[in-house]
Amino acid sequence: MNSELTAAVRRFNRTVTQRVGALDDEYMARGRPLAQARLLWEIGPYGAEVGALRARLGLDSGHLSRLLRALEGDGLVTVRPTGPAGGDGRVREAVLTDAGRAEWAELDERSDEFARSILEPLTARRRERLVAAMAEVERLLMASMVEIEKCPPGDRRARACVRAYARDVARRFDDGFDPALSSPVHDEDLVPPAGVFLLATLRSEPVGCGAVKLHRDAPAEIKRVWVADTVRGLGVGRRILSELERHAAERGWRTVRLDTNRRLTEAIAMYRSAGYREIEPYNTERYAHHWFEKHLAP
Amino acid sequence: MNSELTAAVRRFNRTVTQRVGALDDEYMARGRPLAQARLLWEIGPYGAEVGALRARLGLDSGHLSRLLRALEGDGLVTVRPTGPAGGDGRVREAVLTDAGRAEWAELDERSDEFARSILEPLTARRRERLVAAMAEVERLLMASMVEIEKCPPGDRRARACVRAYARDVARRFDDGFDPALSSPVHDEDLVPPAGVFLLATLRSEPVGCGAVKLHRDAPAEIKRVWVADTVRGLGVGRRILSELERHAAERGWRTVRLDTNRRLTEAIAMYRSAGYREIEPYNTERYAHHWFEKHLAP
DNA sequence: TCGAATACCTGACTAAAGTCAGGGACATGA
DNA sequence: TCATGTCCCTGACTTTAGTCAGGTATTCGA
Repeated sequence: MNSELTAAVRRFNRTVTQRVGALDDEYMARGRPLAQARLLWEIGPYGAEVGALRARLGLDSGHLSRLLRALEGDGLVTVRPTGPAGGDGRVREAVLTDAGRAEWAELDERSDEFARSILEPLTARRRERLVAAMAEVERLLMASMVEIEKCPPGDRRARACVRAYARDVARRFDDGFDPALSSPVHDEDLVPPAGVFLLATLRSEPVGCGAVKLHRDAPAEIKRVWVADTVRGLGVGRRILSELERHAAERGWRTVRLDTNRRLTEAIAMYRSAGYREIEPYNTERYAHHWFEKHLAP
Repeated sequence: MNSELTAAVRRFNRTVTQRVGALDDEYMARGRPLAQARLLWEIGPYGAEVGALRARLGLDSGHLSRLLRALEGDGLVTVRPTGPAGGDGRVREAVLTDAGRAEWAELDERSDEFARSILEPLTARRRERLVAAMAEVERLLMASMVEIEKCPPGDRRARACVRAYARDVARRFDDGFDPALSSPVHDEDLVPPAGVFLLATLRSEPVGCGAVKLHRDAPAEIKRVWVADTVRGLGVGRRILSELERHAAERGWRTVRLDTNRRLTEAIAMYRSAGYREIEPYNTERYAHHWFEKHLAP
């Protein structure tokens, strides 16, 4: 990789952590231990499950527990079992009290004030330019935070993606989408060695998926490539696709193919630009209008 | 201020502190206390004075001293009086040992690796875009970090600015610049109530200056507006100028004027766009070709 | 030359962060 | 229904960070 690029990133990191990182903490703290302030902020006005907080803040279970006790002691937070009905009785939920909500609002205000303090010394034009550049950085940084990894297709987050995929295409296809009419995909075909299911996550939230079926004595078949709106246009689909191809190639397949609906125009464009070429139908999928194929380098 | 702008800044802060802030620390630490790692990094391959380190890292004198002892104990650093000859005998300097330099190189390598890990998931085009946007953010953030404050003209940093100013104009004027031939400016004219000297600093390093003399029974006179190359084009000159005008206006002056050299074209453009209009010569300054005046709102 | 100021240091703290071993309540699947 | 695992908790730590009051050597200015 070009060392000028990495040097630019390093300069950015340095300036930004100085300006944004350090000061942000100060604005947050308000005479309270920083960890407590962060926790209070993270609980937010609608509350949050203790486990989720642990994951988001990356805290040790004991440490988090003690922080919650401290906030409870200050009357800012109450911790209670999640919804009396139904839910898992082990899981607990932290909710802000009225005082806690007031404190949270104060933090919110300070966060705004901090943002203003960054913009304030600039002229209106420079403000616009800064905000535009920040949005660009944020968006691309987000793209680079997306992680793609193998995942069992039965996983909760995998299921959520597949459901989102079905909802999406149902909305977009001319004649809706009834999974029962489409050729079925079975979980067992998407676990090695029969296939692979990939999950794309952003801060461990699912934001995309894709799968490949490694048919015996036939080209590998790519299925269910889906990307959430929030990260569309950031190259995540392309990355999933090339990961799937890599898996197929590593396991010895020399060709992959896939079918798709005429309404999925960006997907079709992506397949073409990724080196796929259109072929004759190789199946009778109810919702397919185009069939593509790509040869893989060994 | 527009709340859309502040909201964008807040989103940026959040994403960036998550991605850059937190991970940067991890990459730095290498199983060592973070403060030690940062200090080691800040000392750098050429060493640094203890006082400078204290200022840059914002550490308590006791704390820093202990951190230095710890690094010394690990054989990474030696602390010694600055240059045997001449220098201030109280000042000490921290220098990396061979082991320390090796460790520093390791941190440098990790910093690079971290930068690569940000760019790596992106396509070449997105990398270019990210780096360009980062450079823009960095530059404008830098602009917003510049602080402008009153400063005695005898201050070390003020002197440094005035020297830099003289060097600059000597290089740019057609016939060089000999301070002895220019109308002199005395320190005592630049301290209240006779006048004001302003210093612009970036991370407490001087990056610009400007002064105003409040002549009795005559318009106030602006002198020595200078901005370092590193922050030119960021609106610092304009900010200094309007601060100087504010000071004059607050003390009751209704007019400011100034003279300038024909070679300082950006400065002339700035004066015009800031509302100055050209007038007849009001002095016999050896190096002046243009004279400007501006009326101040009370 | 002598007092005040400066640069760095040590000792003696407190506060906060982080770690680890277990324990009780609940959930789950054989 | 019973072993096993999960979720959150407490207790008992260690490690870092950060503060404050002196103390020593040196420099600077009256």
